[in-house]
Amino acid sequence: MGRNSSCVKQKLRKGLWSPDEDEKLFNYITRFGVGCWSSVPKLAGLQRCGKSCRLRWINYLRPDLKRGMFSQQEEDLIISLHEVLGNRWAQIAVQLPGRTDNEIKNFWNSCLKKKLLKQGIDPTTHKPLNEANVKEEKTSMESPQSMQIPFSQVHSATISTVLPSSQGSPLLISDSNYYDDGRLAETSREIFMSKQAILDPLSYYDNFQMIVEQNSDYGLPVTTNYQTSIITLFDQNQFATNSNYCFSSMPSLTNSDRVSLTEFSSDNNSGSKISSLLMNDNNNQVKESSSNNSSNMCIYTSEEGCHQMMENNAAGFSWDAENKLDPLFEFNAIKSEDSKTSNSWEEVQHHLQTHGSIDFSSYPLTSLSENLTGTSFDVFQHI
DNA sequence: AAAATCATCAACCGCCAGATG
DNA sequence: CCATCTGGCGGTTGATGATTT
Repeated sequence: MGRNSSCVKQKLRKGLWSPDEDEKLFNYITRFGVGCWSSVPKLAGLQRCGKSCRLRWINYLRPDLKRGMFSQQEEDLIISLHEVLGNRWAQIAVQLPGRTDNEIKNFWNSCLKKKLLKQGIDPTTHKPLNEANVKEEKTSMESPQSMQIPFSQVHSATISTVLPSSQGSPLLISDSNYYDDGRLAETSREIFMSKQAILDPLSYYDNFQMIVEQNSDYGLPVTTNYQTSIITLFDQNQFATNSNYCFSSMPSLTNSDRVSLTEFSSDNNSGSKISSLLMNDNNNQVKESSSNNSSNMCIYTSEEGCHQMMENNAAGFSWDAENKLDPLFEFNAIKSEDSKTSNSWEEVQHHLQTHGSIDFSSYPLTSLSENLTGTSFDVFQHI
């Protein structure tokens, strides 16, 4: 039949998104929310196909995206999840709030694969290369790769993986969840494979700790090094998705005279709360800090924190020489984890406890387009 | 300094499944 | 049932910047 992409059919724009397009899409979605993607381009005034808009929003513009380097904990989790799920990037991404399937996929293909190979581990089977080669030859034609779930290593290492269940409680897969031959117990597999599994990082974390404690009480093998990794990770994810974080969301403000700092929180995965702190100054530090790839989401919740953020060169949208919009939001906590000046999670949590959030819905949004290339690019401008 | 190579990642492509008429 | 539309997914490509030769 020869399928033409919708973009080709309608002579729509393709390729990289311009700041103007980003602005239009961002404005539209923040005002009207995500609905029917096919109608978004028309309504938002974009010469793109709906698919392209969807992808752009999901992979780039969504305000809850983490950006920056993957932490060691995230890396470990991706590897362990990939071992169980294979290339089901979307399902892996569910376990890493703030990360997109595309991002994880790229990270896997560009880094993790090579890392495993260097360690002599087959990235497909997660088995030592020699063993994997022999077995792969035997079984390669027997079943689709996506259905091949390597268990031997999981089994022998007694690694437990936290899995979301449809009831909202995490399911801990430990040795007890496997049959003797290493296959997953059917219930566990069903739940794990279910697309309905929805992660609530907060309850996830709480429940995870509970289960870990229970398993410890019962003398069950809990986890190896993944335990701390996962706990830490959920700690971070909880931070990233459930609390009140101040993030900056503006371009580098080339002639900046105003910086809008936004406090964002999500409330039980439903409504978002965003408050804005307007810093009406001539803060050239922001400009200087955002020379390249430096658009970060700031994690501080207080004005003091915001100042600190400035001092840490951690904030700001960035526009490069070609006036290209750098990633709108970047989760600074991850990117700057090696920074001595970055706050610890505990400190940040303390900030969160001492500074309330303001209901986002009470703040009208103004157009992003008022002055895109220069001053006062306030994503959420508090009028 | 220039060319070649490598690494990264945003975006596209094509397939699939579910919804709808 | 069938055709069409739509959203979601994984694989792949190509542009770009960084690094090496």
